Order: sequence, then structure tokens, then C-alpha cells
Amino acid sequence: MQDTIRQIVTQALQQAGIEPVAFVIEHPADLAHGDYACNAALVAAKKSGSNPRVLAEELSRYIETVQTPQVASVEVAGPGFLNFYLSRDFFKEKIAQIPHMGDRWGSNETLAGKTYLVEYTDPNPFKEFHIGHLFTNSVGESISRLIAFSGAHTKRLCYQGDVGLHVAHALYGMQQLGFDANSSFTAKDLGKAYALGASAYKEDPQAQQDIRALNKKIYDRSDESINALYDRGREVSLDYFESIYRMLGTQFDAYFFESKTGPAGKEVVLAHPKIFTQSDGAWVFNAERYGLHTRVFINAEGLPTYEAKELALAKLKADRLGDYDHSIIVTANEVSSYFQVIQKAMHFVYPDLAEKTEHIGHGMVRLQSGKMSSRTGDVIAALDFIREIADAAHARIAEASPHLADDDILPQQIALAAIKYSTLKGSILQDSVFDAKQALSFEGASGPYLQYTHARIRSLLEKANSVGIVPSAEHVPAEPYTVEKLLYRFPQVVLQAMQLRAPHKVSQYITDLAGAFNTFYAQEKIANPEDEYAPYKALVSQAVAQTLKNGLYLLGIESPNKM
RNA sequence: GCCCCUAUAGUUUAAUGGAUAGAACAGGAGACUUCUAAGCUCUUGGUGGGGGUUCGAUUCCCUCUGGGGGCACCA
Repeated sequence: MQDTIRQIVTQALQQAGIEPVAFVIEHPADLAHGDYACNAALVAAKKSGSNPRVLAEELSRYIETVQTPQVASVEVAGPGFLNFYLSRDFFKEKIAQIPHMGDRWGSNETLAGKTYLVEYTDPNPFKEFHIGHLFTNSVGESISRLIAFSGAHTKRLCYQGDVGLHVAHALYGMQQLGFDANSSFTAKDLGKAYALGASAYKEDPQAQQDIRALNKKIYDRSDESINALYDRGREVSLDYFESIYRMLGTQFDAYFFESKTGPAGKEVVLAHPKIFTQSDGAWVFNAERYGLHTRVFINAEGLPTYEAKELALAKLKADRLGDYDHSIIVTANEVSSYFQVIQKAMHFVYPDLAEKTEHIGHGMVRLQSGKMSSRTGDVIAALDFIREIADAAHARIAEASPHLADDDILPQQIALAAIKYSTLKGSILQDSVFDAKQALSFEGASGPYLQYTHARIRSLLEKANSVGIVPSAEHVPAEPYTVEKLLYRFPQVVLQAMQLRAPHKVSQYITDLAGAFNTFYAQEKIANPEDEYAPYKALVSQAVAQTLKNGLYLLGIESPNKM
């Protein structure tokens, strides 16, 4: 459709004797400005120094002579926009297609034949899985789904730090708490042990020495009892993470561990003595000449740092997953400046991989009290957080829909919707302040609001069916409903969200759509067998439900049929 | 101190240099009492300060102020 309009405008420019210009055709945010708006006259007038309004009038005269079944009319508005209005038939035909396309409605083939890797979540074993990981997971999952929905073969990856000083902190804490490989401890205990070890490291010089020694033993696996404790702790931690991934609806295709990237990272750095240089006994990459920071890749003790490991990880991904076209890594933006250095170094070491690597540094989750820190144990565990909101959802269900009070997955579905929506409702690049009160609210622009609208349509369609209404586009009212004017835009929203890595384009759009539908619902009786338009209203409702479901899917949110 | 990001209504936020800065929550008013009220309608209220570029700036540039992140052997 956009191409058709582009063609019409291009021809009009030609007939008006104007040189081709780069113009934009977009959906105006305000429906009063038509279905498509074009700024060609503004651009062309700027170039020639003429009056954009006059030029637009001239173009519209040419455009009016072109007859197409989809375009109903064109008008000049504002400073010189050309606003196109689409025909009744266009909307009717579009809406009729949506239920047939089902779960594929809105998808595109832009990335067909390509393989994309998306790495996200990346929790560290032995540490708590907190709401920051929840944030990264929501972002990464949504981006993965947007990319897959654009036709790419998408592989989800998770990189977990199973070695390093943080593990030594945890093991030290476990020893202090009296745990051994045979004691039964939980992931929660590990979190406590970590906090204990971390503060001891900071405050007690002796503990610091012990922890450093422990760290070395973990690396070289020289102590049987420590190996056993480590192995058990790692297993407990990873099992715990796995249960969280299941709950969140993320299924990873491959896992990578720092215990594997470490040796490879050291090797690759030492293999490039011209790119990395020695400084104070450490191997560093001097990135200052590129306007970045110099960073240590192998420390003075000969151990590879995060930077070296990240370098090796890129290679490891290629080795294990075969040839890929693009690799996305989603993390919080606190590591963004390291990433620039790593990517610069990668540019020399693995130029082809560096080309294909993209880092997305999303905003940080902040508590009202300030930065969340797992070092001091000042974190909100993801599971506690989800549980708290699920409890609130359960209370709401018991009150509003008592017949569903025994449904044991619904509260969690609603809780996750609330969390994921609040994560993805705005730009992922901005920091977000964690507001418990807002997270517990299921009203207004929220995940549960969208789920509710979807569930209500499902039940409405059941009702319509029971009174013999079969959705169809046979009889349509003269004027399209507002929801119709929004529905056909969905594929374009999805494409834009994927290209901009901006899931909030989707959340914003389906929120608008739900709002428009709720207005429609309040104004029109749908399951009314007497109404000649009832089958069409049912069809429109069906299309809205499908669009909400697909949109929610792209945000990683489930769409229960009843709530 | 240096580098990067950032500042929109009381709060959470949207807006490839374009149309009357768009929503949600909170606040105020209301309708229906008919398909799920987690809903609907109306309403109060906003671009941190100062310059500049432009026909046009929330958007680009400079500066001041506030917030956040980072600044080599943690990840």
C-alpha cells in the first residue's frame, strides 16, 4: 500500500516538473490526519525555496486524477502535508484477511534466510537472579521474537559466569555458613553466601587473601573438596535459573560458560602481541587512540578478564553455531563503554565477527533508594518479585472473577504480563525506576489491561457464536470503524519495532488498539442477531483479538482466553 | 577531574526537524446498569535555565544546572 502511494506521489512530482526528492510516507499519529501522510511537498519546497502549501496543492491536483481502488481521497493539510484516505473496500479486505493469517498475522520476510543470534539474560551462577536479569530477559526475548517474526532463523543464547571472583566470594561464604557438598542448600542460600563473601572481601584483609586463593583453586581445580562444593553449587544455581527461564517463556538454544571462554580468551590475546600490549604485568588493549578507554584483557596474575572472555565468546559462538549473519548481545548499559573497547579489539582480531556484532545496552533498573547491588545483597530476587505480583493478581481474580480463582497458572500469567509490559512500554534505552505500586496496578496502560481486552473479545465471540452470528465481511457499514483504521497498520509497526530494536512500538500500538476497541465495545452491541452488521462487527473483533494476541506474543506475554 | 548517556504534566512516559507535544496513573466530573467495570466518556495540568541554526526545534549545535553510568588488573 505504501508503495502504491509512493508511486502516485513520484508520478505527481514528475508531472509537476520537480526533481525527485527523498520523501517519507507514514501513518499519521492522529487518525484525523488520514491513513497515510506524505511530506513530499515540504521536502521539495525546502529544496527549491518555494511555498510548501502551494506545491502541495499542485501535487494534489495531479494525484486526484489517478484512480486506484485503495485510495479514496487526498487532501492538503497543515504546512503542506498530503493526507491520503483509504477506501472502505481496502479496510474490509484487510480485516477479512487477519483471522486467516492467525498467529502469522503481522509477520514479514525481511530477514528470511538469515541467521540471527541473540544473547541475553546472562545471570551469574552462585548469585541471585534479580529483577535486573528480568529486565534484560524481557528485552532480549522480545527482540528475539521480533527478529524471528521477520523471518530470520533465530538462536537464543545465554552466557553464564561460572568462574571468577564472584564465585570465590560465594564459595567462601558457603564455607563460613558451614555448607559442604553434601548439605542441602538452595539458590537463596548461595545468594546469602555471596553477599557474605563479598563484604568479607571488602572489609577483612585475611578474607581477601583466602578468597583470592580460593579463586585460583577454582580455576585450576586442584582441591577435591572445593571442586565438589563448586560443582554442587553450580548445579543448584543452574537448575534454579532453568526453572526461571521456563516460567518466563524463554527457551535458549545454546549456553556458554565463562569456564570455557576463559582459556580461549587468554589464548587469543597472547596470539596477538601487536594488538595487545603489556603494561604493569597485564595485557591491555590501548583504546585511547580511538577515543575509548584502555582496558585489561589479561591481569597480572595471568588470568583472563571479562574483556578477553568476551572476545573468545564471539569466536566460540561462530564455532559452535556455524555461520551466522548477525549477532546481538543484550545487556544493561553499565557495560556499554567496555563493549566499545571489546568491539574495537575484535575489529583487529576477528574483523568479520566484529562486523556482525551488535551490542544493545538497555537502561538500568533502579530502586527508589538508588542502585541495586548484589554485592551487598541489596537486590530484589526475580522470583520473590513475580510471586508478590502474582499474589496480588490472585486476589484480584478472586474478587473480580471468582469462578477462575482456582486457576493456578492465571495469576502468574497476569503477573508476568504486568512486569514485561512495564519493562517494554517505553524505550528500552532509558533507565527505569522500579515502582512497586505501579507494578501492582493492573489498570490503564498495562499488560493485564491488554490481556483483559483480549479475553473479553474471546468471550464475546463465544457469545456471538452461540446466537448464530458467523463473522463475515458481507455487510459492512459505510464508514470504517476506528479500530479498522488501526488494525491494518500492525505489520508496519512490527517491522519498524524490529528495525529500531524498539519493542515499545508494539506495546504502544496494541495499547492504542485495545483502547479503540474498548470504545467500540462500549458503543456497539456486537452479539446482536438482529443487527445486519453483527457478522462484520464480530469479524472486526476477531481481528482485534488476533492482533492483540500476536502483539502480546512479541512482548513475551501470554494471552489467556479467560480472566 | 575526564569520557559517555540523560532531563517532557504531581508520577511513569510517547513524539525519522513538521500538523493543536500524544498517552497512562493520580486529581475532578459523568454515563450505562445491555455481550466480562481489570471497561467507557468528559476534564485540570507539561518540553530544566540561557543562547544559536531553521520557514518551522522536545528533536540539531553551544553553554549552565540537575540525574545516571564508566574511568585498567571484578563481572
